[in-house]
Amino acid sequence: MPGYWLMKSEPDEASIDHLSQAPQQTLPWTGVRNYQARNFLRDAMQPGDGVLFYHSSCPAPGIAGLARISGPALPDTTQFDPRSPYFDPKSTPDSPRWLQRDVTLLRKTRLLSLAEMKATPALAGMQVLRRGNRLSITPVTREEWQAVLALLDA
DNA sequence: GCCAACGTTGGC
DNA sequence: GCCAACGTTGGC
Repeated sequence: MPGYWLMKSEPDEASIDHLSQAPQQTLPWTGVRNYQARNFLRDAMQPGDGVLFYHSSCPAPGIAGLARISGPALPDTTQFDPRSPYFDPKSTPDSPRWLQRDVTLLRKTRLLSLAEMKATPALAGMQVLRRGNRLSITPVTREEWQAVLALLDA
């Protein structure tokens, strides 16, 4: 895989089970409304990149599964929908401000809890764990990806 | 370009 | 519900 990412989702909105039950086990990753995360979606991701699917803002935060990026960067459809909480009146179809990408399940895993991530030396440097991090999409190194796999398969 | 006010994130 | 931390907004 060319690159690796950790992507946060609130399970009430889009959980690993939603992904598992979606057609082709694929969902469009919509609702990113932060420019740095948008730039990752637009410029840095490539189809085939690995994704750590992370449940956030929930009773048991942590990595809940593995996925992959499975499509190109496209305009986020929710920005044009006035009924969507992600509606952005300042965005126009001519110059869409926000992007989405398809994400496809690789496999559901046991929950690798935030506490366990913090307690694992090999993961201590993960960007998502840095104090004050608020990005919903963060890059993951190959070493971190492999350390996560090792923990999940242990 | 500065920066105060405000809004959001997200763990606890 | 609390609150630290950070992003965004908008007046100047």
